[in-house]
Amino acid sequence: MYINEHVINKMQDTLKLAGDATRLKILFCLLDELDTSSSDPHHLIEKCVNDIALQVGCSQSLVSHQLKDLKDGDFVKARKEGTKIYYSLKDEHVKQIMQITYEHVLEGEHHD
Amino acid sequence: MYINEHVINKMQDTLKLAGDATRLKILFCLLDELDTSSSDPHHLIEKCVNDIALQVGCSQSLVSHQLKDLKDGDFVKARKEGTKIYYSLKDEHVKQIMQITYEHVLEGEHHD
DNA sequence: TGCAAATATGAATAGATGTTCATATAATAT
DNA sequence: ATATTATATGAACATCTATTCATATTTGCA
Repeated sequence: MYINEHVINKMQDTLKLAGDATRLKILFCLLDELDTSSSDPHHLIEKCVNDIALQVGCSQSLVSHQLKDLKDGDFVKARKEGTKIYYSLKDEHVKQIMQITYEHVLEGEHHD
Repeated sequence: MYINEHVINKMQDTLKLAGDATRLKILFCLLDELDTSSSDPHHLIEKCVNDIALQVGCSQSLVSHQLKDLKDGDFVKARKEGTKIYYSLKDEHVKQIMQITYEHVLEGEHHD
């Protein structure tokens, strides 16, 4: 790892992006963890804005705002189809960050 | 991963904690990456508050504040010795989160 | 006891961030 | 064209957060 100010700032942006409950819910909503219909570990879950809003339980506007940020931060990608826009997780890094953070949180629970 | 509101909030706290430039600098400062004196991959780097403040380039007060948060979030641990208090990274999760975030940032650079 | 060194703490503040609301844009169908 | 559906956007606001400053606490030592 070669660390300079620029890299630090980018890492700050990335982690700050992940560090929000609403955005985490959106990301989990796009995670394929619970999808048993496919045995492909890289199976892609795509959901449109309204469906995400419904599942996450917050307004369309908020989800749209957050998806924009998540897209700018390379956490999700978008695919347009008619009037709908389908979002999905962009790469494995996102899943890995969620996974490790989850483990860290679980471990913390044991010592409370 | 079993996700509920409580876990989401804990993950938010954890990632928010990591998502700050000053705290990242402190964590990198405690990372043993550059230490070639030991071949043990789990070699522990310990530094006291003042040394961290000097290396990171910010005030003692700020570093102390941030170290408290990092300690509460299980990112670092502390060991008292005389008047000094030596801090070090707490576990592998922290390093992993930093590593993956770093990779994510690097990958993003390629597409700019 | 008094002094110095190291660290912690609390209050204050400027700036960042999440959310809402109203509205705009884009695509489709009638 | 008009209406409808889906999504995006900008402004406004309340809340949160990082940092600074001044001060307190703790430990070791003369």
